[in-house]
Amino acid sequence: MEIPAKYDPTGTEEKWYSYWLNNKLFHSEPDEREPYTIVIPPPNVTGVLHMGHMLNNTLQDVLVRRARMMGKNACWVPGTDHASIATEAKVVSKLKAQGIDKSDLSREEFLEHAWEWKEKHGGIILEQLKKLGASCDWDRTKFTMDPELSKGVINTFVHYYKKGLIYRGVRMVNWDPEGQTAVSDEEVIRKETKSKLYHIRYYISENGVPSDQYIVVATTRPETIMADSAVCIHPEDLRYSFLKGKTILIPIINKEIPIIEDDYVTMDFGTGCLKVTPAHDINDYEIGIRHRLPVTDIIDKWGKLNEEAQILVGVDRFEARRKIVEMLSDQGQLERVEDYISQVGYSERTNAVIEPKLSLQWFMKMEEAANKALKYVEEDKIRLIPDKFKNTYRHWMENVKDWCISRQLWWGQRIPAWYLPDGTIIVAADEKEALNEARKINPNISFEMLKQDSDVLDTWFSSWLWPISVFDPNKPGFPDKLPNKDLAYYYPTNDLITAPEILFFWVARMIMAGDEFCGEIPFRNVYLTGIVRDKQGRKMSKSLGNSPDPIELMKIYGADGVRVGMLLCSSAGNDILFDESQVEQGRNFSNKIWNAYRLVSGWNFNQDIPQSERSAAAVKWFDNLLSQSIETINDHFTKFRISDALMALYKLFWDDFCSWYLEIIKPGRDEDIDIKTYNSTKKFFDKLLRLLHPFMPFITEELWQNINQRNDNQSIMISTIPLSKQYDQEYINYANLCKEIIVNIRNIRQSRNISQKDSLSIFISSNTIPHELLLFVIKMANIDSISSMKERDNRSAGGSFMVGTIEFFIPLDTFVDKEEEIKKIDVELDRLNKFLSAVNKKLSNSKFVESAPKEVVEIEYKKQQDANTKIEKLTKARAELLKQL
RNA sequence: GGGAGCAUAGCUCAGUUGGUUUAGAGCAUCUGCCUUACAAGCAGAGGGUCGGGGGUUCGACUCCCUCUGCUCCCACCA
Repeated sequence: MEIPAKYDPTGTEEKWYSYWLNNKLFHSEPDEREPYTIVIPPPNVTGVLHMGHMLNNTLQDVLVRRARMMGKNACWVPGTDHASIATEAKVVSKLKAQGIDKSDLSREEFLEHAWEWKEKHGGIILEQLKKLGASCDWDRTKFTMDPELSKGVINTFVHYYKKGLIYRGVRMVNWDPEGQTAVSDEEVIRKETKSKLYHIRYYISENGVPSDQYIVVATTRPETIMADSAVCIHPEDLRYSFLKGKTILIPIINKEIPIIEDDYVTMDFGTGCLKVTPAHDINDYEIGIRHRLPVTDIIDKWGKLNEEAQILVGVDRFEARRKIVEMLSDQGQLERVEDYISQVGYSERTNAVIEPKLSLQWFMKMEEAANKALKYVEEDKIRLIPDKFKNTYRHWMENVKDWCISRQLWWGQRIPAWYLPDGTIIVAADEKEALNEARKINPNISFEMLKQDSDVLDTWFSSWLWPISVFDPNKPGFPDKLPNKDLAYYYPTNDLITAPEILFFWVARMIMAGDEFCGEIPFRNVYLTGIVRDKQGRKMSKSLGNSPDPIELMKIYGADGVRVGMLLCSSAGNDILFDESQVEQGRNFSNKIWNAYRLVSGWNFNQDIPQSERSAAAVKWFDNLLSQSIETINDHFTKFRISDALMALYKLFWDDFCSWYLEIIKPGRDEDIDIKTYNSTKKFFDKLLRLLHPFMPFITEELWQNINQRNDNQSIMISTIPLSKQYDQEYINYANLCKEIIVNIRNIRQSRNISQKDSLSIFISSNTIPHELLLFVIKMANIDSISSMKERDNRSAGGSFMVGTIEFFIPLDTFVDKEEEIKKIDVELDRLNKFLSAVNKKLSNSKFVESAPKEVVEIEYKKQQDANTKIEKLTKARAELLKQL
């Protein structure tokens, strides 16, 4: 049957993926083998696959598939994250589009919509991962809001609360008026934003009435002046010493506030007078505490001014800013306005400008946990790859702040705290237990009197349990409880593949939770991938529209092609500049493999043909080379140099196997191949496919199934990865030498326009090269005879070259331009002489000879000797050419 | 403002405790080929004062200092 000349992944990928699924080849159960475990960084449940996921999950799949083929019990646990704020925002806007406002719904009604949305969109990204070939154990798919996982989150909260590490307090938080929730520091993105610095006159008060004296205060937020509690000057600022002890009036509302002194103020910034607004600025809040200032909160949770503001009540903060500026200007109290660039915080999820806001939140003390989590990394119990991230990690862990874990949302695990009518807080795993606890205080408490906290927990408060809870959701919260069978077997996991952005959000906190509940690290290696950028180095984003759709790419280039394309340009920790031509390269590689198969599968073997000496040598050479390459590849893997491992394989297959080995053993047209070479070749092909399988699962399965008749239930993915044997380095070196000879001859052919079809003869100055390897030269360079240099007629014209110190000569009577030849030799001689004199200089330096290691000096002597030999030979050749002129 | 990192071929990157004849690879480029597996291919070639300067050393892409140019992280001078 005719095999098409181009590999077409359509159909193939679908076929083998369902074959693997049907045979349950991704599924893992604890057994006596060594486990190899990866838990997926759970993508947002409502997310769609982007290029970052592609890279990340391809890497995981390579590692898992390889581990599986190395005989380990490999388990890759997939799942999704409920992503509270992102998902809630999506649901809210979807409802809005339907004309439903979130505030019109009860909590229960809203959650119903949210779950409905989750059921509809939740599986998309996991289905997309299947297209990529991800060998996840889908039977173990988890969701961070699965009932039993949520239970674990609640138990964790109760555990830390009882330990005294979780508390409730009023703090300045980052308020997202759009998302209507507090967000953590890590979820705030600071961006340089053009704003204005308004210089405003504050009149000094004389018994509550403005005097004619004023000072100027600079602010970017004039709309907050009504919340001012003081104006602050530096204690040593002589310009303002006359103000000490006086009071001053807030413009427009004429509220009297004190002048205070604090060295927080920078004298040479702005005017040196700072308005202090404790409710709306974190620094001002701290100054407020130091000076016991009253707190006036004038902005509500919608970002609008409230009654406290006295004026512009109900107006949005930005609108209010414009209006206040107008009013100040009308009253002549606006001195001037400067353009100013400041760092403004935006919500990562909703992109709304973050409002610093005082509110009652739940916090977790982090210091002790951070110290422990730092130690694991410092002591290399957990390896970060690349290890430059250790510094960043340390810096963060040493400066950790308490974690604000409450969110004013509905989508998520509701905080298990109940309030009694008198305000007493009861924290318990569920309502029933809370009631029991409450009745210990007051036996008359009824269900109706308990009011549960309305907030939910930060998403990371559930995902930090992920490596534990996917196996044993009942474990979090109970350090002393014995792990279940799965957890005992799979935990700690081996490798975590994730993005550096969430090193602190997620990785560090998983280490903390792992330590707390399992007394152990959650993973041994953390491989941090780079950010996928476009050709111009811009981060890929939906809004820029510069991110290709991975599914479309896979349709065009095949999943294997896309995988290879991504991996080839991704060294750990470096950003990858994505370019479709890389994927094209991956596709071309698939095609190369396909065609190699086409060639080999078309051969007819013949039992009666003996194996030629040349083919035997080729088999011996490639067998050795294969072992050497496997060793190299293994080494790359231990160092997580995945792209290097792939490149080594790419070259082994394309260059060594296809361009050299197959060409050397290839039978002539209409000729059969001997059975020995045929079988060895199939064995090599088989091994190469197995080595390639973790990178290119689909095409390798397709070909592997065909290269030998396979039984049902067999699959390359559960075959074993080829191992390296002892190999003969010298033999490989001699083969390389022969390749060089061939390249030189081809070069001579090309530069002189000699067709490959015209055979040539060659003279060699050495007989050290194994005879059977020279047979490669005969075939690949179309040589009809090889003779010793001694037999050469010195008057004959031709081309000469050197490989190492061995001299070669090809008689070419008519074609040679002798002057050109002499010129070439002169160039080479010049280079050699310069080189030699550098070596000589080194060797005549007694300090070098004395202090350098013996081997290094010996190398220099060898260089000297070789250079001398070459110069001698070239000089001789030059003289002969001259004679012939 | 603090911290970390990077700078090697046109592009993306290797270069492992300083020494291996001329600093490597892939892609791209150029030249010649429809050679009966593959033009998504074959064969060959060119291309780098290792960002600038200084220092340590017998010897520096590699270690130190400095300058320049980028990147990232942390930090709310109103």
